[in-house]
Amino acid sequence: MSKLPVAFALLGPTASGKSGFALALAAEFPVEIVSVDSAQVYRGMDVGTGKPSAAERSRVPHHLIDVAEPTERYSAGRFRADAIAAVEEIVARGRIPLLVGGTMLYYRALAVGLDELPAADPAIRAGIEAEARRRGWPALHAELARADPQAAARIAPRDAQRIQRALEVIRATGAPLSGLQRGAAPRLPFELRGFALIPADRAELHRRIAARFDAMLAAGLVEELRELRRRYALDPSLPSMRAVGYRQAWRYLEGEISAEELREQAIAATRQLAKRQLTWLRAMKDLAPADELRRALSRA
RNA sequence: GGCCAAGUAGCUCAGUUGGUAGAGCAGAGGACUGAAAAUCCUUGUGUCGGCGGUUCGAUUCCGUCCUUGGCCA
Repeated sequence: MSKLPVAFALLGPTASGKSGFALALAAEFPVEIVSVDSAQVYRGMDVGTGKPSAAERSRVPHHLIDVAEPTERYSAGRFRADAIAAVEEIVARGRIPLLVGGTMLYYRALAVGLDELPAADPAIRAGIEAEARRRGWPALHAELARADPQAAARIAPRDAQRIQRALEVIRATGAPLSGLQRGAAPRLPFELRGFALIPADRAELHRRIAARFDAMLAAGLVEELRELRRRYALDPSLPSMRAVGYRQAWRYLEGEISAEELREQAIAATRQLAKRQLTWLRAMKDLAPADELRRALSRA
């Protein structure tokens, strides 16, 4: 049995300083970065997603940034395939892959794998959406309980997104979702070692989040969105436009909220995002502390 | 200086015909299989501005003081 190449991953909540840390590591080790970020994949969304600068990207190769149009719907499935391809390319070049990001579902999709399920189907989703508007999500949840009691038991009656997905899978395949979810086996062509960057002080993280969003506003977040809306046929239900900051800036441009509300709501949404990311991190037991990453790289 | 209004949870406010109070937001914890920066679940004790009075009992009624707005001087 031959020894597999190793890919490292640095995971942390937003504004925790993981990008800076990764860049510092890239100055010491022959590393290429693979972004694990569901918002940085979209082209043109630069200011609000905290993408590395052009200078940083020319200094250290970054992958899976700017790989989709903001009108597209990127997905965990696409990420898994793209990330495996990126890691293999980096390894083939004789360099070390370092995955960096905070989209924990993407990391999980890579580390644990995804079961064989159909991709999203816009037509089916639209149909379910229309039904939900007429009958309400609890009614669709009840329908799901008849078709797939196991899935329904795990999904809350108001969890629109998961009810929709479960019904979508049933309509697309004729089989219940719970039967298709078998807990996926990874079989990655490399070994994945994850490290978690967990801020010691929540209040300090909150301060950094606020300061960072103010910097984004000063850097022209609102203007960036205005320009994106001019160039693309965007609508607020798109995943790209649901991203923190853009969602609130959209409402501001629509005149629904004030500039001050935009700032407050975006900062609060970022804090909530960071909290959810920390919940993932605490639940993922096989991650090592981030301060061990440098030593691990030096032995790689 | 006079008159009026308001002072209740971190914020915005509701309420108690007198028996020590509750919503939204924020915060906290959790879930998470192709939208995940998404979606959802759980979670509300705070000198009810201070001091006095009436009362068995005051956040609620009365007096007074303080603070903040507004109007009048």
